[in-house]
Order: sequence, then C-alpha cells, then structure tokens
Amino acid sequence: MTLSLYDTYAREQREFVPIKDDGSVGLYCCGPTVYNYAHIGNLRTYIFEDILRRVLELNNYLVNHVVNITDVGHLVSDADDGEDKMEKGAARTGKTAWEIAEIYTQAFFEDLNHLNIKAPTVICKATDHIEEQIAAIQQIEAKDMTYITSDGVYFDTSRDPEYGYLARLNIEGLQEGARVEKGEKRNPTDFALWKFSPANEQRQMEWESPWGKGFPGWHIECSAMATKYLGPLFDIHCGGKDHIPIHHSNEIAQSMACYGTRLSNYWMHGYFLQTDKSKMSKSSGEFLRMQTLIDKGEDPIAYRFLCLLAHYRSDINFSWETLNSASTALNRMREAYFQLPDGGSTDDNYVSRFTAFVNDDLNTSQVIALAWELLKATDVADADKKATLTYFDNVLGLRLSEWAPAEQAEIPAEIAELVEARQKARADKDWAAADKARDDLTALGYEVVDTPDGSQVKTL
RNA sequence: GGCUCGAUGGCAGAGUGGUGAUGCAGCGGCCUGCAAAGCCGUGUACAGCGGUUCGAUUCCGCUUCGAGCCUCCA
Repeated sequence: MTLSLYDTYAREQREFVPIKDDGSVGLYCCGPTVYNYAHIGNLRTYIFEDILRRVLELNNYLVNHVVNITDVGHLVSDADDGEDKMEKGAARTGKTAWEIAEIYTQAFFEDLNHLNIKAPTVICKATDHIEEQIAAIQQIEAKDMTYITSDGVYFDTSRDPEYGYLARLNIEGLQEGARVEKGEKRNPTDFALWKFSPANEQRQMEWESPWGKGFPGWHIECSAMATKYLGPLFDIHCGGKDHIPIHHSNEIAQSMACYGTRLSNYWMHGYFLQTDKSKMSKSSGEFLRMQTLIDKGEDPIAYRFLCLLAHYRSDINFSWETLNSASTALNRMREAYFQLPDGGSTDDNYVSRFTAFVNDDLNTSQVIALAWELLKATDVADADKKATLTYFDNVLGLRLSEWAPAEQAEIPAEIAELVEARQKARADKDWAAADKARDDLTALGYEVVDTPDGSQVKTL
C-alpha cells in the first residue's frame, strides 16, 4: 500500500518515496520559540506531526524526527528596532533569557506528553549551534548573496531567481503593498542572517562572529540544524502554514545558496485552530494553553481527539461546545473499547481500509468514522474489534488501552444506608419512598443507577 | 493594494460527477416502576449566479463572504 502526502512545494499530493533506501526517513519539524507557553493552536501542529510520524512508522520507516528549540534570535519584527523575543520575555518576567528558555522548554515537553505526542529523536537548541549557523552564513556570503547594513548581515533575495516559489510569492505585488517597510534592506523580502548587538547595550545572549558581536537571525537556525542532523536534502519538513511565505521560503533560499537544494523533498503544513473566526496568536496576548484546559477539568486526549476529527489541512473552529462534543464522543469510544474482551486478532478488512485512509494524506477523520463503524459491525467478533481498534490506536494515539472507568471513591455509610433503604422500598414497590431516596441521594451529591446486578452509586 | 487558501445540515467535520460519511446536540421509539446508560429510528446540507454535462454539492468562470500571509506567530 503506497503512502501519499500533500507537498506544499508541488501543491499536490505525491506518492511518498524516501531519499535513502535504508528504510530511514528524515523529518524536521519547526519547534517552539520558548519565550512563552505554547497555546493549543500551536499544539495542533505537533499533533499533526505526531500522526505523520506514526503513519511513517506504520509503513515501517525508521523516522529521524528532529525538532528545534528556538531560544534566541526570534525577532519581534524585522525592522531595525526589532526586539528579540527572548530578551523581551526576560524583561517582562525579571528572569534571565536563559532561565525563561528553560522554563518554557520544559513546559512545552509537558504539553507534548499530555497529548501523547512521541518525543522527537533529536531536540536541538539554537544556542547550542551558533558555530554551525555562522558557518552557514559564511557559505552564503561566499556565494556573494549577503550584504551588511548598520544592524546586521542580510540575505539578498534578489540573487535567488526562485525565491518564494514555495509560497508562490508575487514579489512585485509585495513591492506595491503599502505595508512593507524596507529600512536599509535592498529588497522587501530580504532577511537577517546575523544581527549585531546594539552598540550601547549588553545583550544577555550574544556571540562573537566574523561580522561582529551579535546573534543569529531566526531562519538560519533551522537550515543549519536540519542540515547538521539530516543532511542538505532530507525527506519531510513540517511546520504551521503561516511559515510558508516567510520562514520556510527563507530556509529554502538559504539551502539553495549553500547546497543548491530545496532542503526538503516534501514540505507539509498544519492548518490553524481558529477561535472566534480568527487564529489564536501567541503574540497578541490572550490564548488558551494546555494547562488552561486541564484546569477546567478537560482531558488533553479529548483535545487530541478533536484535532483528529478534522483533516490537518483544514482550519478547525475551536469552542468549548466543540471540545465537549469531542470529549463525550471519546468517552463513549473508551467505554465501548473497555467493554470488549481481549484475545482477538485484527480484522483484515478493517485494517486494510484503515491503512488506505491514513496513507491517503493522513485522513484521520475517515479513520474515526471507521472506528465507529467497526464498533457497530455485526460481522466482526468482539475480541477482534478490540484488537483492530488497538491497532488503529498505534496511529491515533488516544491511549485507548490505558483507559479504565474512574475508580469509585469510598461510599460513606449513611449513603450506603440510603441506597439500601431505597432498594428495600423498590422491592416493596413503594415507588414514592424509592424516589424520595433518590432525591435525597442527589441532594447529597450522589447519583444512583439501577443495573441488572443491583443499584450502583457514584458521585455527581 | 498584492498573494495563498477556503465556503457542506443546530454545532464540528469527511467525501463524492448520478444510491445524503461520522460524531455531538435535537426529536421519536425500545428497554427501565421512574431514571441513567445502551440500542433502534429520524435531517428535502452542500454560499449565490452563470457555464460544461444526459446529470454537479463535486469540474470551469464570475460575485459575495471568510481565513491566512505581506510586521513576530503553528
């Protein structure tokens, strides 16, 4: 069964053919800028990338999954007065830039854990790879594609005839736009490779370089680190769709300059989670993060389930109502799964339909529908349903097999007595007394449910 | 202003040139003393206008509306 993936570079779905023939796949995913917490929209992209990785593994590839940590160089804007996000975060919190990088990096990995996202095989920090970035800038400089302004070393995008192809950028159109500030830049699309430290200011993060003391631009870190760990041309590069016009276009330009490659054979992009019809934005202040959901009593896996309901290449509308509906559905699926007996084997028909769906550009939405169909199927043994769903869950990552109904807390004696009294009333067909007992229990915060095996109480 | 991408039932969201996925909610029923859960059933949904076609929600064009990028952003 062939795997086919949508490649933004080609703007079409292409059959996946790995670059190497040793069964390995190089996957680079743009990681977080650790100046603040990730929000659940950011996290949606990591869920998509996790599904991609699991599907690659389902197809028996060994995935080299590299995720970077941007802990320096991410500017608030490309203008001359652009502040570094890390330094700005430090100023806001009173901690050092290094401390906040550590804090938010830890928080990021906790979020991934909550969402059952597999840990990357390589995690690389920009600040640990300054040498590689300087070397990359030197290579670009050797091709005569850089120039120096008062605040840094810039990439001259006019020297790259294919600049912006990934985004199908209309350079002339951009130039006509009123919102583009060039400053000292020669072209509106030029970007910083190295920024100089302000003359009268001591930055917390700065390094010596052939061009003077300063720090690397944002885009060069991904090119340098991806190349270091995966080579100058690897299989798949992922990120959010907002990276298409700038960040990824720039990464490609840098790799073209250094190695004549487009860096990655496939470029895949996760779409947005919208709230109130607009994207959730880390820089605009208010946003929902994983811990916010957890504090509200939501299950992180319900959020993962919600994301899997939609295709990764379509924006999703988030609301509490939507999350609740996903949560209800997930719990029903868990309950149904839990009730099924062990010891079965996977059903060939369902497995093959499942494989076709995930291999068709990660259609998790169809897989969820298939899971419901399987649960209701009359021609598959219960134990086989469980085995088949367990197999699905290797990709879905809903932790179905780890789930069990919540343990009942100890029932106080007075509650147990009330339940017993109600049982007696029911046996006597004294419905009024039975209903009174139920009302009393409800008032005390307990729900009573009658089953063929007797009455059960649970806390409300 | 330029560019990219969208528009499916109350909500979320797949998919398809011709038999209306799936989930949540709602409604009806079965079951239950009642209830809960569960099960069964239930929806004249494909923005508008043209075009291509025997036939379009699905292909093409225009319009309207929406999102994103062009300034840091998953």
